[in-house]
Amino acid sequence: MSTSCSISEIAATVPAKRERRKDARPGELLAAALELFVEKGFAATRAEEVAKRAGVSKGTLFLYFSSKEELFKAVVRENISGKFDAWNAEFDTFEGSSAELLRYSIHAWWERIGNTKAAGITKLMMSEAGNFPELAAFYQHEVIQPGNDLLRRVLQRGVDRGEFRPMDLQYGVYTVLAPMLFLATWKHSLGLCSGTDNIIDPEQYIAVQVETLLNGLNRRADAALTPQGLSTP
Amino acid sequence: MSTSCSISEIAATVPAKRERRKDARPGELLAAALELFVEKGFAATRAEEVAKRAGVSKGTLFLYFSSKEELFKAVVRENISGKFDAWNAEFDTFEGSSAELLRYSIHAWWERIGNTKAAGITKLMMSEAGNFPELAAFYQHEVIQPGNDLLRRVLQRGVDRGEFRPMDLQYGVYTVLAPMLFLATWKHSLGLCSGTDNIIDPEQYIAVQVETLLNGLNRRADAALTPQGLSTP
Amino acid sequence: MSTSCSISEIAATVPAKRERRKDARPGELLAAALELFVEKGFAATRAEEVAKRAGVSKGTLFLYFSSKEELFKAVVRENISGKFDAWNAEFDTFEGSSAELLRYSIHAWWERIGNTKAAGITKLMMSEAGNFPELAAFYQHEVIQPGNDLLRRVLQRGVDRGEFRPMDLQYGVYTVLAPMLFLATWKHSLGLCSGTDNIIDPEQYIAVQVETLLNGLNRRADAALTPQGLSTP
Amino acid sequence: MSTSCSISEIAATVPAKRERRKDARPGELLAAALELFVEKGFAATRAEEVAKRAGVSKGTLFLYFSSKEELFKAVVRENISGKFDAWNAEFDTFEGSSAELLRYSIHAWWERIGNTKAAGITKLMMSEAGNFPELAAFYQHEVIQPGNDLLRRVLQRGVDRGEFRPMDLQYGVYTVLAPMLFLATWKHSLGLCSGTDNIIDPEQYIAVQVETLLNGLNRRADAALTPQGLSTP
DNA sequence: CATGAATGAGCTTTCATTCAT
DNA sequence: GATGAATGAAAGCTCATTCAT
Repeated sequence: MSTSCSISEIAATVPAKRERRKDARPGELLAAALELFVEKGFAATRAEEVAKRAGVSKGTLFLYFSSKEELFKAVVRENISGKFDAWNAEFDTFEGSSAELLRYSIHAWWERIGNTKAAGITKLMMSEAGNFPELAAFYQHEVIQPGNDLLRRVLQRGVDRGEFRPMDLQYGVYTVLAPMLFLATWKHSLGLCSGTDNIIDPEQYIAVQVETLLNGLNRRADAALTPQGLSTP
Repeated sequence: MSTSCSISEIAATVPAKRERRKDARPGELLAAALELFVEKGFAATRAEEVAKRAGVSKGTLFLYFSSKEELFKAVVRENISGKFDAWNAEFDTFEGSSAELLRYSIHAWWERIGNTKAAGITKLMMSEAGNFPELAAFYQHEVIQPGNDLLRRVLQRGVDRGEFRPMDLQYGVYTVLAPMLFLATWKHSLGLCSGTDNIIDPEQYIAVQVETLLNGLNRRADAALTPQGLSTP
Repeated sequence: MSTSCSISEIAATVPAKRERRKDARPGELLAAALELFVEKGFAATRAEEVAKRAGVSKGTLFLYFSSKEELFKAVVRENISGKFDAWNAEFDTFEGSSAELLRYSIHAWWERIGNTKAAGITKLMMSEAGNFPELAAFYQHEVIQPGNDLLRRVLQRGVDRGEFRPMDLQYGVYTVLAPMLFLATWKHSLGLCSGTDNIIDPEQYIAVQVETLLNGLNRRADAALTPQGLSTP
Repeated sequence: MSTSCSISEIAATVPAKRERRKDARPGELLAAALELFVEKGFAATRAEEVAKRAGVSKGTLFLYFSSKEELFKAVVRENISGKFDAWNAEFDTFEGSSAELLRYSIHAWWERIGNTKAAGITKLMMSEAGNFPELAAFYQHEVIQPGNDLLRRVLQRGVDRGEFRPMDLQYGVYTVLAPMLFLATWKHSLGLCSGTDNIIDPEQYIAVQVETLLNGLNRRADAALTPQGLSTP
């Protein structure tokens, strides 16, 4: 950019402070809301505090989000459901083995969700779903279902290609989900109160779970992981 | 009892109505409180509703429990911490192999906690610990710590007897805990919203986890379950 | 009493414990109530605590006094209004000078009321009269008015006998009352919070006030105490 | 102001309605609170009623004062403790005799406190100090102590200048305080219930007390007012 | 657009009084 | 008579949401 730009040029190029902030508002609010929802839960988070942390007034929050529930939904969309499209695309173009795909999927979850504040949303939904049915339905529809479907497709791919043994897919999904969601939940709750000596190392924890999982899913494993739900007749 | 009991016998046996209710009150209140805490969480449970469900008035609740927090603590003692003594005793007199002891412990947890409303308490603490520090400290002290200690002793027993491989005990404890707590959490939260076709069968789920676990813990397993934290140097 | 009294004699003479206690009940309750009313005020005194301090149950209190207000009235009658008859009698038979009568009256008040817990009732009425109109009316009728009348008669006697100068009697009454009631009030309120070095010595305080008063009332005093209200026309 | 003021002038002069109310709120609330505290006492005054009398809702009150106790403290600061600075300044620059200073002090108290609603605060503290220890401590620190100190300095000035006889200062302070506080207390309590014929005229009452006091304090008085505490050895 | 003053339903806890035993 | 379990109105305080400015 030339050094001799006129005032009007500046005005055109660098948006006026107010305008720039205006565009940034929703993002700042979403970031503040994510933090606070994760810290305190949905019910215990006060709208005013979200606003304050985003550097705006209480009224402004309701200018962008018509209610606390809508704010929460926006947080979920921004941080979780928005990512499913990319994941689906990655799945469609993935070229390695299904075991690699599963490993990749889990690590992607960890990096993009589990290891970020977004994991707190999962914990939060687990605890408050009961009190906010509309939120629960929304989450079920926007997150649980797509996540389920994605994992299903991963497993189905393995089965179709003869890499995984035939299985009850739903059971398989939960078997993958369980250790991940436990990790996300624990990290954001009682894990915080535990002593310093008994801290989970998530990377190792995940590594173990993945290998155990694959050991159970792989076609020829004399696997320990063989309940009726997963085994072939 | 003989069919020819005199009136005085009846009087002795069937307590006056008021008397009977008085004795039953705390139990009725604890039962109602357990249900509601599990359904709605601590903060969202209203004292008045607990009272109503127990069939008494608001004031009566505070006759027996000096505050909502004390009520909650009583619920925890009644349903969880009260059971550790029995478990410790069972542990001390258990005569089978350590694998059997672990299996037994986990199934006992499932039957006495995991498969009852008490499991909801675990979920609840996971979500609300942050907002009620005193409750969190209480739970840590009354439940987490004793549970940890008990599991540690089980694992230590196996290691001492040469049945389990040497391991980082704390990591081992979490490895046992994870699938159980996930189960308890899921059942009482998003599990409720899931469709009817993708229901977890807890018995099978547990069976799988236990065997996987033992596979990982056993001395000679070429175990998949071998992170640094658990392996021998 | 003879040492060989039969059991039935005992029963007749020494009332059975239950019966004796029954007769003593109201007195024990009144004593407990006086203490607590003085300590905490009327509104802040809980019926249950009165009962407990009297060693009976809450229900029993309401057996003897139909409400907290009635209890309070009984306390007032027992400790204050009940004494006016004796005072009136003493006044009627008093043979000394009117100055001596006034001195005697004030010291009698101090010994029988001011220096006892009953003084707390005065303080209490000063504070809570506004909130309990019925109590205020009762107190006005049972205590203020008779006290006023009594003092009036004392002053009138002095005037009639030419010992005191002619005066506005009502103003004279207040002039006598003021330092006494201040003392009673202070002792039971902020006097309690003051440091140890600035304690009022009631005897001295009273002595000063009485002499000042008489100085002002006496016929020939070139008294400082000469407002219009008290002076002769 | 000219009669031809433009619209913008009006806008500048008459603040927006909302704005004006906002600035006025604390004052309106303090005024309403003072009235009600004086009428009913601290405990019996309901926050909602204060709000209603100030023309706002319950919530608004707590927007300005974080609790009922803080509201009360603010009332005390506004109406009493806030005046000590001015009094101390007046004392420092006073040029007349100490007798005049004392007269002036007492009349100033009467005009600025005793004859206003603020006098009710004194009565209120006398009655409720025991039930609200934190308030009592606050009042002791913010009012009693400074008041004591101020009076002490007045008396000390008289003694130092040889105008007053040597005396026990603390006793002297109480001797000045007593009739004033009685007046304040009586006016706001039983004085309200008394018949119309026996009303105290405060001005006269004060005049008498002041002269009696000076009579007792003055160096050469053959004073009636001579207890040990006040007399010279 | 942005603000923040205002609202009022809602929640925990207290306590005088009743009444079945 | 005596008991104490039960009641329920009332009071302090919070917070999502609105709306005048």
